[in-house]
Amino acid sequence: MTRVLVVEDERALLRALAMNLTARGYDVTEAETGTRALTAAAAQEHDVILLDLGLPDLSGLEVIKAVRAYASTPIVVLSARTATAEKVAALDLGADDFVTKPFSIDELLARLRAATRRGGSAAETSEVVLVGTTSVDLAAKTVTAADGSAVHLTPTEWQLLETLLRHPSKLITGRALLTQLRGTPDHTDPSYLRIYIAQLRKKLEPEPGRPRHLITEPGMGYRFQP
Amino acid sequence: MTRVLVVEDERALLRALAMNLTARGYDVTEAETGTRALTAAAAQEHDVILLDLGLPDLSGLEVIKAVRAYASTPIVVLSARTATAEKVAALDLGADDFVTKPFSIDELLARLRAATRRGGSAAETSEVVLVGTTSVDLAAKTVTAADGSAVHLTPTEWQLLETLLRHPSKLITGRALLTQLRGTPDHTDPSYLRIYIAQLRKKLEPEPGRPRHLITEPGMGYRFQP
DNA sequence: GGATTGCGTGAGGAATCCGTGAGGACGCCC
DNA sequence: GGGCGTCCTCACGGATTCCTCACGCAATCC
Repeated sequence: MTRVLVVEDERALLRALAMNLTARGYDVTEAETGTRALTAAAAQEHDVILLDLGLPDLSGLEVIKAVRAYASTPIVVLSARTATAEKVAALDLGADDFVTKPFSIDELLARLRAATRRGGSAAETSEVVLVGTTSVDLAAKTVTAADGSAVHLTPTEWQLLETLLRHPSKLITGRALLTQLRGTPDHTDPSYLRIYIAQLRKKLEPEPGRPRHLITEPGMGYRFQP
Repeated sequence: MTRVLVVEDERALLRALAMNLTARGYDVTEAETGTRALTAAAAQEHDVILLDLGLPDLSGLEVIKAVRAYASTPIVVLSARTATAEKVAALDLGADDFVTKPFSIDELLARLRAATRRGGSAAETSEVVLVGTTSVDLAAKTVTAADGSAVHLTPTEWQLLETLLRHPSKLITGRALLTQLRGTPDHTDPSYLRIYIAQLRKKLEPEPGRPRHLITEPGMGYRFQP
């Protein structure tokens, strides 16, 4: 069940939103002020936050900034204003989408769905990926082997493994992996990449010599096979 | 929020585009040269790239090729030229759409929306094409046979199959395929091409001796029949 | 009907790419 | 300063892929 935090000072609209979302199967938390929104956001992890910009105590922009300081929860902003400056500011601070009043409930639901889909649905969907018998938690950054022992990965290994695991069974060019690792598209030495692939295989594959999940496509790149 | 990378050497036009797109809720990254475009593209993942073909340092086509080497970001090309040859070259290199100057801002926005919608907002995009009973995913670079088993293709086979599949039921000259494979228009040995067509038929067609989808037009070239 | 042209298939050497080991450079903690 | 962990480069054996050559066959042209 998707948990949504609704922040709206206008009481009638808040109740209407809560009822609609609850009826649609959402787990709704209500907040009437900015401070209550922050305490609610801190108390429980949500999958998406629906935030009205016009709040009595705090500016909606401040709420966005405060939430973004410790979480990457998707935020859908709700505003009556049409000023693009505010819209841009909200989006720049890390908001994910923008709905202008008046809005249809269908449009709002669509945007909520889009936001949760994009956001990966917090930790609830458990970003645990199974690589054979070892489990990888992308959110917690932990790897546990089949016998329960912890496996240690270096930062570079993590970055490499994460990009591979986030695109299951999709081929990723060696060049793409290198640019992701280094930030620059130049210096494309493939030998550098091979070593870290080898490291990952040593730590994750049952038979590093005969990989079954971290597969290399000769001349093309690498692929994670679930 | 849609992230768009705008590549345009004419400064006034670049600013005008950036302002318009920002006002529309896009997250805009600006680049005035081809090299800056490549570094910007490598630094951050974008949902769509708006690219002017007339750049001072690099050819726009080179930018397309460089980006396509490691990412499948949708590319909308912007050009003052009406030459269809350049248009075809850009689209063959992996551009998604083409807007000719002068253009209306509304048309440009519509095409950007279309490109991002098609691209699935930088998320997984599976471009699945059915070749008889086997399915080909051009984005993931995977081929699965009718019985679900995976089929392995070499880089050259992929490049050949991709150009054929991207122009369904359209005849492509052997010469065009060869130049696409090798990069140079010289050395057009047709026997070299036949081998890879044969390989593809072996791996994709139910009866390689009697091809039904990878059809040869004697004296002209090849054609993919869906 | 004969000759020519173009296509399909097989085999094999050359070139490229990948896996692996060893080892130095750098930053960090004790 | 010493030890440790990580990053990054280089070199070499092995596997995969590329590309050429040669030959049989079908269709077309004269």
